[in-house]
Amino acid sequence: MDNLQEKNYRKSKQRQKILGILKSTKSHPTASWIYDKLKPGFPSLSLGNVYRNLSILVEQGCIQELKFGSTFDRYDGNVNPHYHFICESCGAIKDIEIEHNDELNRKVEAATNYRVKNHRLEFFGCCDECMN
Amino acid sequence: MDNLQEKNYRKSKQRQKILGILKSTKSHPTASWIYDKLKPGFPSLSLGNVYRNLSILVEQGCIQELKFGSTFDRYDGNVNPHYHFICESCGAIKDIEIEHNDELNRKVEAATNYRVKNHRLEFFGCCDECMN
DNA sequence: TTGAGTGCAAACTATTTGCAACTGG
DNA sequence: CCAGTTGCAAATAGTTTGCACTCAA
Repeated sequence: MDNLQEKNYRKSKQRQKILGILKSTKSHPTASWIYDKLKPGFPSLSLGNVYRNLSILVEQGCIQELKFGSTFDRYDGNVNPHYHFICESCGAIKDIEIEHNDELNRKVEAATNYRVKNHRLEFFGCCDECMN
Repeated sequence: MDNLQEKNYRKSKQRQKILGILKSTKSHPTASWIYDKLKPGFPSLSLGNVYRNLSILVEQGCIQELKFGSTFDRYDGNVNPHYHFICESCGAIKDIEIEHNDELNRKVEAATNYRVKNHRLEFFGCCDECMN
């Protein structure tokens, strides 16, 4: 997961602009939204490079990626609300046996003016089989 | 999001097998894992059809899809742990201002034998702008 | 000078779709 | 019969990568 040798990053206009736009918005943009925003003032910018820089920024800990643990969609035969644990080492997804807390939805409704229908809670870490 | 006219679903061997395998496993399979499992005993099966049936099963409420709200990866300039709300109507992702509860990680560790490093909590519903 | 960064296009991965044939009710 | 379902292959969508050129330190 971690690289052994540190990368010696430089400063690039592209990466700085991408970071800038991410730090200045409270939206949670996609790569191509960022590309579309920057392209007019930076016509040589390429989408592939936006992706490249986003992953460097994630690696540097400057930004966060909001994706599910796996690149594949996963399906669950259990339709009861329940929580999941995702092992960052082997990728396994396991059900978690703690009670589903519906009050959380009300709590968020109280803190916002959104209508909250449900929630999803995922834990990340290392499963028993990968531990050592 | 919802179709106006109900679909009149039939019973198909393919769909029943897919549902059967999902109900019988506690893993959280991908489409192609299901395909690989069924293919030997069902050589005419096609991957595209597995996808088709999975989405029908989700529509029928028989199974659950474990994907992030959007098909795009999203990036967040805020690296502090915080929770998100996803509007199912317009797709907006908003930060939620309730305190991050680190105790949850301990709670899950107590209930399992996994090492829990962090968690992600997402709420789904309808945002103020889409409400009416 | 040199290795990190870039644009471009091609490659790749996961998923969806058009179509003609098939099938269950 | 007829609409739902199928396999197949082609199309799509998002992301990654190889390459030769460029630029920052």
